[in-house]
Amino acid sequence: MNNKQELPWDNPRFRNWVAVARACHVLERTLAVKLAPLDLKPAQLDVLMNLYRHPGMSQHDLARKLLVGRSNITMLLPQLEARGLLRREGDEKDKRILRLALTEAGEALLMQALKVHMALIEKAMSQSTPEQCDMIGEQMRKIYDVLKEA
Amino acid sequence: MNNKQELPWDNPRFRNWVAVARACHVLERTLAVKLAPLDLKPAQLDVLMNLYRHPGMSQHDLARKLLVGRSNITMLLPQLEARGLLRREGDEKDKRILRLALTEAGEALLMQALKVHMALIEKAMSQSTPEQCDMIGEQMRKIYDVLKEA
DNA sequence: TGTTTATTGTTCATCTTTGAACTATTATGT
DNA sequence: ACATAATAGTTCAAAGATGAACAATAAACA
Repeated sequence: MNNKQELPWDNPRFRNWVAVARACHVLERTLAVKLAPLDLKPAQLDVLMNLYRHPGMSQHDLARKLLVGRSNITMLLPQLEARGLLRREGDEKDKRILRLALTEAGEALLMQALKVHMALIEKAMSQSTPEQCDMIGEQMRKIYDVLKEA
Repeated sequence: MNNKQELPWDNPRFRNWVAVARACHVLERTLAVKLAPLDLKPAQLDVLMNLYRHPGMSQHDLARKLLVGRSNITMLLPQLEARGLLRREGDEKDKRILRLALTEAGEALLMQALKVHMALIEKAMSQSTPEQCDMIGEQMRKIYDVLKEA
């Protein structure tokens, strides 16, 4: 029997997902290069972005948002804290929890980094019409929802 | 002045790309978990897939395909070679080049891994119509083309 | 031919990420 | 109240990825 017909590469869903993964990979790499002048890595930018949007969040919450382990956060934060980009304050009621927030310097650096990030995403997504762009986002959010509980 | 209006999160392109990145991330993590029983990691699966489709390719070519450095390939291959999953043979004409190819065992393991990978992608992409799926792939290939020369 | 430049793959030091084990603290259940 | 579970964060060792420097080989060119 010829099983070539069932190879994934003949499957549109497979081929198209591979394209998604490749686009993600190359954008991430490019972002790393463009952020280098700010002495910031993509993972660190993710931290700053989340703290900006959700000030007072705990390390545990941050880890879940970023889809990484808690120990990763533990290793990541001291660098940023030492640079004066964020604060860690113990929660009053629950002494286990550290509440995180950006400093002014952190916010300022974030704004610079967002310009870089935004420019890159503009360059990438400007290839699509607004309708296509929204549809892509919609489908990706569905994928995230389906997989995060798997 | 209120610069909140210019925040990236208000920009559809930004929000939608973030969704793409998150979907990619969670699918990659899920794949790693599902591949664990085969003692295979996503990066190793990528190697096997590329060697299956392009037997005889060099390490340099493989690195470019995978968007990683050559040294990464050097670190990755010995594990797979030791497991008898692939062969490395010096090129006759150009003694710098090592030609790579899967063994039968490598091909067999790849087929098992592809079932896992395929099932996961099916689960993710089955949320979209074939037209949506193709459009997503098309846009992502455009993004890749634009960024890889940046 | 002989010299210079490019390319392939490796080595190595460094940085990141990960998961398991651990401490401290809080929640749960009897 | 007390013992047990669960949770937040840390530590640490192991694995992965990266890029610069290097050796061997090939290509370009005078």
